[in-house]
Order: sequence, then C-alpha cells, then structure tokens
Amino acid sequence: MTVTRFAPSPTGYMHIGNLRTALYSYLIAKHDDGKFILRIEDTDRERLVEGATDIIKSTLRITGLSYDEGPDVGGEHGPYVQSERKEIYMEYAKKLVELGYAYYCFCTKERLEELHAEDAVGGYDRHCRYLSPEEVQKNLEAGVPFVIRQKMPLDGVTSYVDSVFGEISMNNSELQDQILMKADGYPTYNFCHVIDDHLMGVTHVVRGSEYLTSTPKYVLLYDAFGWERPTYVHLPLLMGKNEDGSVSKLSKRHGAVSFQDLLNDGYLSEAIINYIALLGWCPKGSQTEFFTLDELKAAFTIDGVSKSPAVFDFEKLLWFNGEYIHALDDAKFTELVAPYIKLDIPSTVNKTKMLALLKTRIAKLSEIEEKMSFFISLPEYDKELFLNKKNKIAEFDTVKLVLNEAKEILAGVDKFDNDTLFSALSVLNEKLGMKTGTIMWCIRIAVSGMSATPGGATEIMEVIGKDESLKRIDIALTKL
RNA sequence: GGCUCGUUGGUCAAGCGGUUAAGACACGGCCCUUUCACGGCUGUAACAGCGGUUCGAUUCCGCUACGAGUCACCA
Repeated sequence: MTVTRFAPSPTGYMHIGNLRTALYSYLIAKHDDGKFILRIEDTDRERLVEGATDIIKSTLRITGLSYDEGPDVGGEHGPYVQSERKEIYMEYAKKLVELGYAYYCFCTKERLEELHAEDAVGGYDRHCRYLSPEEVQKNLEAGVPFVIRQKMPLDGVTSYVDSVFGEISMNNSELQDQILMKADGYPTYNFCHVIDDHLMGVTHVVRGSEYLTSTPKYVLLYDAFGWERPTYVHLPLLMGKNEDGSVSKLSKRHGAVSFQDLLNDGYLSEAIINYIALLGWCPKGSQTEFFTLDELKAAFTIDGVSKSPAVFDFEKLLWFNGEYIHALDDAKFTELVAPYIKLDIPSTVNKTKMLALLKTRIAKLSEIEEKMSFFISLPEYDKELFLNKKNKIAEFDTVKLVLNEAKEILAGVDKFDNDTLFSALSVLNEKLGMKTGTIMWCIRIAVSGMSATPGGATEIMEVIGKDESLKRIDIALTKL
C-alpha cells in the first residue's frame, strides 16, 4: 500500500510551493488508492507561529486534499504532531548511540561558533566523536548539556535512487556529523522525519529537491536501524521571475505566493490546484489542460514529473482562473463574487443580468468592482469618446441625432430587456439610414461613458433600467 | 568555494537515435460581433556551446558555459 505524507512546519502561511508538494504527495498516494498522512513538524520551538497549523488544515480542506491520518482525524500511528512525540525520538537516538551510529556531543555553541569563524566550510571537527566512554559517562552524570550527533562513515560513498532524479551519490567525506537531538531535547528534522516516516509506514517520501543532497544522510539512518529505505520522490523547485528577468526560488518578493493571498486576490482553489499540478508535471494522455482533483488522481504518475525548476507564471494562472470562472453557473458565481462587492447596488439595477454579463469578462473575482462600477454610477467622460472611425461617426451632430431619436423610442418602451430594446431600436436603421453598429455605438457610450464595456448598449440598458438609461442619454445630450 | 542537480521558443512543456521539433499561456494578424470579452482561424518564436559515439544526434557520453540547490542545535 502506498503511503505518503505532507509534513509542513507551522511557521506561517501556506506557501504555494508547499501546497504543490502536498498536492503531489496526495496524488501519488491516491493514484494507488493509498493513504495520505498529515504530520505537523513543530520541533523548532522558536519559529513556531500561532495559528499556522490551522492555516495548513484549512488549506488542505479547501483544496480537497483530505488526509486519512493526521492531528485532528487520528489514526493508528499517532500522535501526528512531533512535539507530542518527543520521548520517541530520544529513545531512538539513544538506541543509535548504542548501535554505534551516533554519539553524545558536549561542545558548547561558543566553541562551534569559533569553529565556523575560522573556516566557514570546515563544519564540525568531530571533537566529541572521540571522547572515551568514561568521559561521556562523567559528563552525562554531571548534567552537562549535550546534543546527539550522527556518526558518518569517514570514507566510501553513499548512494540512493530517487524516482525523479535517478541515482544520487555522495562521498561520505562530504557528510557532516549532523545533530540529531538538540540541546533542548527536541530532535532536528534530519532525525525525526526518518523516525516518523518509518513508524508511520510511509512508503514514498515526497518533498522539494532541496533535500536531494542531504538524503544520503537519511538513508544512512535507515540502514543503521536496519529499516527498509522508502522510495524518494524529489520535486523540482518552483521559481519566481525577478524584475531584471532572472529567476530565483519563489518568494514573497514575487507577489502573492501564499495560498491564502491567492484566494483573497480572487483566484479559485480549483484553478490554483489545476495550475500548480501542471508546474513540474506533465500528463501522459490526451487530456493535457483541465483537471479536477479526481482526474488528477487518475492521471498522476511519477514518471511525468520533470527535473528542471519551473517558473511560476501569474499570467497563466490568471488564464486558468478565468476559464474556471467562466465555467461557473450564475448562481455559484454570484455566491463566490459576493465578498468582493463592496459597492452599494441600487435596487434599480438588474443585479442578475449585470453579474451574468460580468462573469465571462473577469479573470479573477477581485476584478468585479472595477468592472461593474459604471453600472452603479456614470463615470466622467469626454465627448470625444463618441467619435468612432469604424462606425463612421465623425461629427457630434450624428450622435445628437441618434440619441434624440433613440430617446424618443426608449421613452415608449416599458419592458427594458435586451431583446425588446434591440428590436425597438432597430427601426432606426432604416429611418436614419445607419448601420446597427453606428446607432448602438452612440447609445452605448451615452449609457456607459466608456469605450469598452461588458455587453452591448441594450444589455447595459437592461441592467441599469429605463430611468437611468434616459437620464444618462440626457446627460450625453447636454455634453454635445 | 566543495558537492549535487538542471539546461527544448518570453513562460509551462511533449519528445525518450531517423519528427515538417507537439500543445498551452503571452504576443501579432484575420474572422465573428452592438463596443469589449468569449469563440474560431492563423502567424512570430526553441533543442546553451564544443567535442565525441553512431550511417544518423534534441535524444547517448565527455568537457565548457550558464542557472539552481546544499554545506545550521531551520525545516
């Protein structure tokens, strides 16, 4: 059975790169009808952020990445919060010492700082690795603070096979005797994730490629305990484009990069998931663009994951988002867009019609206000707007003529809907000897005050109603 | 700097020894049209460089260049 986990540390918002890792991890498990576990890695007590765990949970809930085991759903391998598993790690660390793969280190932070000051690339000098058992015992009894370090092989090579990147080999001489247990009694990531992954039965370790070169150290831990090594799936990094055209790891300077930011900005969860699924992974079949989460489950395979970093492109996300919004039914759209509407909508405005017009013209929900404001109040505009080459409107007299005629007709129409208005106004074609485009252009500018609008003249009038339409035409007439 | 990884149009990417080197976003043009958008059609644009291996390299190997990651009592 395939078992994967998402193991974030609760240090702030849900970064989009983290979300993608969660997604892939989830998909790998679910493609095989496996289990997906959420584990909170909160062993760094200093970086802990209040509420961060809730953000993680709510993000997974909103996106539909439901976990089979985790902090609030339980499971047979709990607890799922590392700070609640503290004793477990110390137990295993001591076992590792007994096995000869780890040792107590009593070096002070000051000493280490000196070490690093002399030679930045030196690393720890393994001083305590060679302490006699008697000295260790004496220190322990005296209560000298200690950490536990992993005893790396001094020579040879450690290799493992990554499902995405292939075989990775590191000279053991490159490996530092990394700290497994910190002086505060908490384990480091380097240690506890291995213990937990093993204890929780995780078969596929899915994470960012920044762990590619430290994995040999983890693999050594599995070997030391005599445990079976998991399958490693390292994911290519997500990059952001800088102003100067260069790229670097996606971060805040690139804009809204947390899931919550994106949501607030009016992106749909489904669109975000769809887009990031395609950042670093390519489907094999004929379906190449639009995927629901279920479709992703079915289509996702590890061999489609690419090795090279992908640049996060807000333009394309926006396009995906627009497609998702356009596909919404009107009721759903109305519901989703509501929080973004702060303007008071007069009762004379046909809100249903207005939102229907707007739906296919916005790419993210936050654009709604800006796009709808002219329905609420006529913007200031210059009469030059009426002039239009394509529709052969070169003089204001033409506009004045059309508007006066139109006004008269409109005053006699009671049913202000698109079809009625359109056919009522069509008599002007013949009467004035003008094309529909010409007539509608004049009216549309008058009732909207804008050169480009969602919907045509008659649709706009349907939205704002008879009184407002006539009023706006009068205003236009006074300008001419 | 050492180590590890990567490099197909501006971006995401297909390709896995022989192809007119897909497709999507963005950009340009045309059509549709009651403006805009949608939609339809279409165009510009890529195998980092140099050496091998091979009858033949985008594909395999090496070197160079460039980019990224990593070298914490952070994850």
